[in-house]
Amino acid sequence: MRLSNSFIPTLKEIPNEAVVTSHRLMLRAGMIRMLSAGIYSFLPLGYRVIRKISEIIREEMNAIGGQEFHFPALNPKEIWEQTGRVEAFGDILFHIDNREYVLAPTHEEIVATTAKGQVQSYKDLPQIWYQIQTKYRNETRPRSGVIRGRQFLMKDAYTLDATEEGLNKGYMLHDKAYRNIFDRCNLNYFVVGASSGAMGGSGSEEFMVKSDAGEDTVAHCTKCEYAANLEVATSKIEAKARDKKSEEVKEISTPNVKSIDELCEFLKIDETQCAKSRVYIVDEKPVLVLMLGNDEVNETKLTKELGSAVRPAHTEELIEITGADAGSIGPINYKGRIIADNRLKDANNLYSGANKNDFHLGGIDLKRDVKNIEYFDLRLISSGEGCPNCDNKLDVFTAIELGHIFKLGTKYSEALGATFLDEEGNEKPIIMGSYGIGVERVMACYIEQHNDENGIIWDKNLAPFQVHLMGLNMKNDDVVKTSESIYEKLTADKIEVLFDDRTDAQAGYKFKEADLLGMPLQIIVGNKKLAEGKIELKIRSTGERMDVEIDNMFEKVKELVW
RNA sequence: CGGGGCGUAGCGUAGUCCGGUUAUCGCGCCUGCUUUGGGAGCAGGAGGUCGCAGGUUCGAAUCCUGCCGCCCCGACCA
Repeated sequence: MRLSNSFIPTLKEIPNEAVVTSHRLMLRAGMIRMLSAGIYSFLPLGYRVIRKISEIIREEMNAIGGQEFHFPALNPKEIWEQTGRVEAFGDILFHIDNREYVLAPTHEEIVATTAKGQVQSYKDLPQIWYQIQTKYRNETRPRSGVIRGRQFLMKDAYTLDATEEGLNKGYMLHDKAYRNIFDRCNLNYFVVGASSGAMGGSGSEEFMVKSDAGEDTVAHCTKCEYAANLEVATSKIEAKARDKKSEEVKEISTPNVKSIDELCEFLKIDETQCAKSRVYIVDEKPVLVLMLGNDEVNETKLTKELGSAVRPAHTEELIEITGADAGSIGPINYKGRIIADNRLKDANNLYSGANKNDFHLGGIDLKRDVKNIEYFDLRLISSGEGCPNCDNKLDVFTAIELGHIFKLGTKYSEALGATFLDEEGNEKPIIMGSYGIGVERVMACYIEQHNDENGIIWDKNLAPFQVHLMGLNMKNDDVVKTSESIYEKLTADKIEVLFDDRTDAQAGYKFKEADLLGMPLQIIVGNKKLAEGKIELKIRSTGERMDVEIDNMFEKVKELVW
């Protein structure tokens, strides 16, 4: 493709609406333009990358027996009502306002509907169906460019099986295919496993990429592959040891002491001698939650243990419930349910609030003084703590979810009547799995991971073009003749070449733009080196340059490109 | 949906507090000449309902009211 008549509108300056690296670079490299919040046009250069990624996905999906479909994005609302998902999605679901249709945010319903009546016997199973299609979600807050949009391309796949074993097999095939896909896209990713996922169902894995632009916070051990959403992550951390001798409870005047740090400072004690109190409201009743020292409450874990939604008590409620304000609450003389983090199990000689402003109690023995206390893992872990599975340390960071594989079960097939007859002639709901990949996210994550101050650094698998050919001075006949012949020969050899044949661009401009667009190999034809019979090659990723004889060039290019 | 910020030419911006000639500058764009190894130089030029709608005023980019859009933080996220 010739730059002289291509639509690749690059930008020298960064548009101020873009803050994350991939978004800035996609805009600057002329790959995308925003139409509205969370809605982007893909321009030719960007769409070539989307096609490269899609092709890798197709190859790997076909390799596990997937069949490509194209399901409608416009769906009758009635189908979505049958599975209760009009309500479940709520405002996220786009509704059409002049007909009873919705725009599909995912396709479980349509897959089940398609299978209904067509898949009749266990002999028709298993099936792997997939598509690469635009999904619509009315996100309340689109962000980070293409990473969270209101419409986006998703590869969604569905397995249809007669048995649990079949489902497990299909699930494992997808796990393997996804690893192949992300490996081929040269992404540095990790997998958050089933046991630690926050999703329901019988099993799921999330494929994640570490990124500041991420929306999930995860704990990850680089040594042993332990990875978990922070909401459910655990770590190896010592509980408070019980002292041999329990002291008597004593009241201490602590004027203006509110935080654990202030208490430790005031009493010259360590934070591990303190029990921090938080009051939550669960089913309209207060629950006192005790944490060791400055440990934070993990509200997801708390919700899970208590079985229903929790919220911190309001400031006004605290006084009413405990008789004290936030800095002076504690377990002694507290009327109501008391639970504590495992780190506090049977601890004694603790300091905590006295339920009386400006007073704390020392010498608290949870075993002796707090009857009916219950212990759970309620702690929010933090970076640097020990991995629960090995001796390494955990790293806590934000990440982007690239893909998700999920054992669905029979929820949708039951709701929509997608059944089959088994070997005994019994009618059974088809067992389903669903598997998604965010195509634009693959692109954005790749760019997040492969760039420098000059621009994008494409790997050959995803690069829009393999070669960026530059004729430096296109008013010089030798340069024109040589670069044109290189362009023709490489194109004839099926190498994808972006040819900067512009007559009006300066050398420096062409170099800057080539680095910004980031093709793996640059071929530079300039009259100075041409006079010595040489062409310059530059490898974008390393910056390495080499001068080669024109005659040897094609061989060298092929070596570098393949 | 709560909090904050922003909206002036394709992009980046000055001016807004404290109303007053023809709305500033850089990049980009067009024409001509010169230039051609790291986003060129000179000369000339085009391009704006100052987000939209009302209002105040002799006069509004500037003040007031309402709305819209975009970004960030939070909530939410099958």
